[in-house]
Amino acid sequence: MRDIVRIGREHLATEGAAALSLRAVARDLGLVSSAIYRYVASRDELLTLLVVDGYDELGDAVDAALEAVESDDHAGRIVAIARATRAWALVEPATYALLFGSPVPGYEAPAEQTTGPGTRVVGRLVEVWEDAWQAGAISLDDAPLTPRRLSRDLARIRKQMGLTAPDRLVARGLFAWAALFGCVSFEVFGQYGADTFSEPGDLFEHHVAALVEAVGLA
Amino acid sequence: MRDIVRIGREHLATEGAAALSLRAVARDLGLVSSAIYRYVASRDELLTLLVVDGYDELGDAVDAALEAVESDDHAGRIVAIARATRAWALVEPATYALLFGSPVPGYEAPAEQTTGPGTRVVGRLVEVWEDAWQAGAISLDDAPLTPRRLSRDLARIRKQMGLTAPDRLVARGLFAWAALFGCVSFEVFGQYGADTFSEPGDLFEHHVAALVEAVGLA
DNA sequence: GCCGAAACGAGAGCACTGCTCTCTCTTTCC
DNA sequence: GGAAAGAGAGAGCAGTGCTCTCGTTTCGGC
Repeated sequence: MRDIVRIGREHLATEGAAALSLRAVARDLGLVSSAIYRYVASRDELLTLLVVDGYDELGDAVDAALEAVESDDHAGRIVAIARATRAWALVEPATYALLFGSPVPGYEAPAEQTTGPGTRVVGRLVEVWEDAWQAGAISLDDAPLTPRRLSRDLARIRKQMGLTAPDRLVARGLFAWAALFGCVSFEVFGQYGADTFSEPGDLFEHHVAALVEAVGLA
Repeated sequence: MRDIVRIGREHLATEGAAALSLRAVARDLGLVSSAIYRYVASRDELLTLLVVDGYDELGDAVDAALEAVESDDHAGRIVAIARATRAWALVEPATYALLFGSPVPGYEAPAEQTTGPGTRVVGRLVEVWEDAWQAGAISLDDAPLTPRRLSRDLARIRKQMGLTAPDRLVARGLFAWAALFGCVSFEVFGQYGADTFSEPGDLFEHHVAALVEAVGLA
């Protein structure tokens, strides 16, 4: 069972998500193709296992990185989250692509199993913003955003997560979240071009600074 | 030939990139599977055709949106580019995924055919920043960025594109570029969750404002 | 007008995929 | 000791990309 996930991850890394083949996994395990169905109901279920596994590994990486940062160093925590995300994505590009790239055709991740681990990173980010807001370290105003329906949606999020951060900070937080994964995706998916940067990490550091700025953390 | 691309795009939209099947395209054209190889050398070549087609369509959409904006309205031009990108991505999510999502396993887009159309959008963005810089509308300093190798890489980009914008603006421009596609990808790929926002466009408008801010356009 | 060449399409076939079914063998448990 | 459960094997179905050979149609030069 754990062997299946392990071999599955190897194949994911070498072949990619859409080319992940149950038969090949079975072969690597010394099994005939039908025997694999004793343990996993379908290819989609294996994908789900890999998705959950990936989210957990990323979550663990981020959590580990956060332990080295003082909890009142809000900017430092964001930097740590961003760096850990990027580092993990570069080590596991195929799993990253599975989680944050194009959806695999014909596969819909079952929400009940994936939303939990899937929200760990953004949860950590939200924690930082909330702490920073309550510590008075955020230079964003607390005026409600327009239109009203957006403000309502943000209020619902605030209630769900028990936040005191105002509309603008929640919106900027979501922006920073999306922007972070945009930066990582561009690098992992090679949008910058092959040899444009001798050390893409240099650019990423500057991008992280822009992220910190975007949420009003001077 | 153009029929193949047309049917291919339909299949792309309904099935997704990795599930794109030459046989199915041939069937829709009333051909047997082998006959399709008269016109297209392989599945990868069809993908390349679709990639170029997609880049061109996105580029056209962005260009069309820019025509309605005064050329000295720098923020307005960025907003127009961002909105046009998002709008096109929402109309053609499968093609968007092909261009900006996870790479299709086993397929490498041939640079000589795709880099040209693939850089149209970022090219437009760069134009705006350059114009804004030369007009003195950017509130970013012109100090070189650290480390020096990053500054060198940015200088090479500046030279290639004939820019006068300083390090920080080029870096921030690249950040805004990545962030824009991060925001669009999150929406198109459903990372925000299904029914979190009654009108995701509201949030996007706010994100665009953050983009404009990020490049120092007040 | 004829004839060769090129273009076009059909069909069979190979190796691969996900998945289902039945069959056999082994282990476990009572 | 015998029943039940677990595990794997093998055949088979429908689908895929792609290659090969074969027959037909169309078109240009003489």
